Amino acid sequence: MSLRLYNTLTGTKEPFTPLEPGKVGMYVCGVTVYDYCHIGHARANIVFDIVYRYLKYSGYDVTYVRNYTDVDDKIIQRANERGINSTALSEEFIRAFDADMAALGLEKPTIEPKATEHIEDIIALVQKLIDAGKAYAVDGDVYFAVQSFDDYLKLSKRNLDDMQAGARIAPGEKKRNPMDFALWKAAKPEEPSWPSPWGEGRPGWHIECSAMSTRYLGESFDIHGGGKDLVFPHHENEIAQSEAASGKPFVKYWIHNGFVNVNQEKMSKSLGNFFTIRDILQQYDPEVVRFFILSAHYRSPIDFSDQNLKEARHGLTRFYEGLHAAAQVLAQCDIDTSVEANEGRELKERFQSAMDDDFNTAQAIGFLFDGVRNMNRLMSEKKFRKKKDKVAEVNALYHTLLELGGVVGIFGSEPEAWLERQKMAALADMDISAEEIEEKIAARLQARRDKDFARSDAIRDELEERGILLLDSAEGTSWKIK
RNA sequence: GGCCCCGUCGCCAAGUGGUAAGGCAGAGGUCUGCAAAACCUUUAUCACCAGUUCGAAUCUGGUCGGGGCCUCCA
Repeated sequence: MSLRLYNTLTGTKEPFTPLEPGKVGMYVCGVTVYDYCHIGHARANIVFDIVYRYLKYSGYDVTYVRNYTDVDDKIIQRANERGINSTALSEEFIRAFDADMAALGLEKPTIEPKATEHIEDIIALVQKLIDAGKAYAVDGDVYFAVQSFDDYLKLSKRNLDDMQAGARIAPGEKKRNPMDFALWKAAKPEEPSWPSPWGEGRPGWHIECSAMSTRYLGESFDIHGGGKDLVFPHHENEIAQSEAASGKPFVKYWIHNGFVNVNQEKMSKSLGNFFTIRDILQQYDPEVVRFFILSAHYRSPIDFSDQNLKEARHGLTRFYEGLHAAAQVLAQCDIDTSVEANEGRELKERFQSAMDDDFNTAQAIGFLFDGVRNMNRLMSEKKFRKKKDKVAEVNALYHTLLELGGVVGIFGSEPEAWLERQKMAALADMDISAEEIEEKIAARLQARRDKDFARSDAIRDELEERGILLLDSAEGTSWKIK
């Protein structure tokens, strides 16, 4: 089966056929850099990171472009509030964004252009639209005339008459139609600006994405993504600008990710339920955050809550414990690679069929859970190490799990180190130290040697009350957080 | 008001015409000096109503409930 994806433009799942066989051009709207990124940005970027990884895994040569919007009303306003220039502000938050994305384990896009470095492209595009009669200049502003573009609102499936009925022209704007939108804004005093045929000014919000995507991917390309909230007006306006200028279809597949809610409510600053990526990573491992996001389909809303994150951590722990056990056992076995192993191959096929179905990561993760259970089941069989065929299956499952996890950006850590890190992080919030636990373990070991099981159990019970579980094994006693 | 989405086991979450994946939590069991992990067994007819169909969680209509976009927003 080959990849199918849900296209916002047509409202259906479609087979994915790139414009040029074997190659994919993908543009994703990045962030406006005036503040730290929140969990919603994390989701959007992780979703498209997975799309990028999976397309590459499927054999496509992918050009992934994700922009920085570094000139904008909010940036100017924030810079003024802080008394610094807007370039300094945007550079600060570009660095912060890069650090956050790196911390979340995202791959770097092929190209990460900035709006301010493409002013010439933007001006050329605006001029082209004016020349074509699709846009008009008024006192240094330039507006796109929506009525000149018949397909306007085809993405968001709205009706222009209805929209106009409720639309208002803001004071200071000189639009012919309330729905017209700015391509170029005349500079106000103290604002960053560039010379243009219409006077000093700066680009409107939407035009930069049309200019930059065309610059790097051409006038028509395969995939354009972003959050659901960008469908209107941002992406609608991009289509209008680009198609009015080129006369060609702009984008073949539009992909939009769903929102993040916090404790069932929409996340917003006014509700005070706003979490930055930095806040979250203080508390949760980056892979846990990714695993959590993977656990739901990318178009569904997802509820960010402490309980859900803890469940995600539980789930990931199950994988890492299984991978750890398998690595240890396999290291002590003779692995006969000539023995045919079907489990790994079947797991891979199932995983791919889920991902091919509009990136159904929730289903794919379910299959990975099946894989780890099969692996554990085989390992728990009696005399497992002497059964060549079973060892070969476990070996295949182990490597397949690592490979497939890599496709969605999980299982990238060394299991023992990962488990240890989770343990120590949790211990930091408890009123017991690793040293104290080790002392108790030593005391219990002596009691066990003396066959004083009452005392041994008393130590176990005491630690358990304090949240520590002791684990006995042939190699000795270790511990974990209850 | 316009457009759109959702309502599946205690919780999270797949499934879009053939009779309900998976995870967490729960119960019982195997293993263990005791425990943990692991493994096995076990827990749903899909908000409600009416239709279409041999057959529907899945299609149509309606009701109730929740959410989003329509101004900046991932």
